[in-house]
Amino acid sequence: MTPVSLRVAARDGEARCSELVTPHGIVATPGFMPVGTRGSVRGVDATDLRGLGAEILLANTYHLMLRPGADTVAALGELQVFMGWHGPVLTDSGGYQVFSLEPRVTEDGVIFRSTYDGARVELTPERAVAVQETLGGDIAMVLDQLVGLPAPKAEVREAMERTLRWSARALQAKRRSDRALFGIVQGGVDPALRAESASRTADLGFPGFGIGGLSVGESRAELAVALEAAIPELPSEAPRYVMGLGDTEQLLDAVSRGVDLFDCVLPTRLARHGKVLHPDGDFSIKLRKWAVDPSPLQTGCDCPACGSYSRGYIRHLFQTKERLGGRLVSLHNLRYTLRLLEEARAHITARSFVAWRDAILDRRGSGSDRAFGVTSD
RNA sequence: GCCGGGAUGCCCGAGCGGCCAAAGGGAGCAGACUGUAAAUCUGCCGGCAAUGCCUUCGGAGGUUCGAAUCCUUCUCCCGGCA
Repeated sequence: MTPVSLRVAARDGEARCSELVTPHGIVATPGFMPVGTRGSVRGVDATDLRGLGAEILLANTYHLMLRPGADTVAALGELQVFMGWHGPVLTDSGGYQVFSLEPRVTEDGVIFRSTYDGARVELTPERAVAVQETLGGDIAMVLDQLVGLPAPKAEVREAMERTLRWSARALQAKRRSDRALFGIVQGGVDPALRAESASRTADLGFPGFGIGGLSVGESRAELAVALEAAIPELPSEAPRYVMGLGDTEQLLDAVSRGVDLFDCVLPTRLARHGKVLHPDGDFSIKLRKWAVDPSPLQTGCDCPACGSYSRGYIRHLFQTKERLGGRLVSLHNLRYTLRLLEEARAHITARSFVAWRDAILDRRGSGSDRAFGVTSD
């Protein structure tokens, strides 16, 4: 019996609504994981997250192995207890840091210079699994290699092949039977490579799949091509997790194609930068025009920020660089994103997903450049 | 009243004879941000018919080829002494 499985409850076209069963609880999908890289979703604590409707969080292997160290996390009760969250957690392998920190990549693994003290840090596919098993997250990801786009096909292919080899090694290194390890599909935006990567990753026998290497510079249409090529190659009973996607349009595109799980730093990072997610189009709370505006960030929003504070007040917090400003907008943006997926689930169940989605895209003014059907029709 | 210091672009603040439309902040405006090296970064920020021209450095006058920068005087601020 695999420790993580998916129970599909409803379908509407390709979109599906399911329950993701994990050792620490059940997650309704399509679902969004707030990102708590270092064991903390910046400015938002576990109680807040539960209140916002989050059901699973993401944490990062690279950062946690350096600070405070995987053994320390284990000594403090593993990630779920360490973070005071007590619910499902997925750990990213450090693969994203292979992209963002530009370490030296060899066939064996990657060699980083620690972002904390400059020390040499080596991460291999085996060590990434071991560290993640120590951290104790419900779902671990294989160490992978992604390339920024656009990139030469040979480079995309090389990273994809390496990811495949590393994935096989990661499976060999797996020890804990009470935790799941997901594979990761690469292949850039070339449909043939994507399909091949998906099919060969599926053949390795993972219980779930990340679709990675996206939102790294490609267009919305290219993203659609990549998803369209990869998804049919993956076993339908396995969870599909598109790594790193988080804006409204991308989320809705991917849900339409049958993606179950997402994570993204965008809601919280944009929040700290003063950008508010809104159904009519995102906006900056820092503008002078909000100075004496008594309305909430979003009328009718059920988040704590919208329940108690005006745009004028939150703008003031940004003006004066009070940390509370970033926190309040984070609460709102996270709730906005989580609620978007809650509504998606409800509409999939009611089989009204497409009309609902199109109404949202039209309202935001993003309906016209929608990517649906770009390659399939 | 006397002595000293000061008044610079929306605000704060450098500059102290030409390289000054004037450093640097802030504010403002625009953009970026997607498995978090990001509470960060980038651009614009006097006006215009604009490889140049015009107005600007408290007011007025002067010295000089040339003044935000030197001199005189006025106004107002800030210390100190009466």
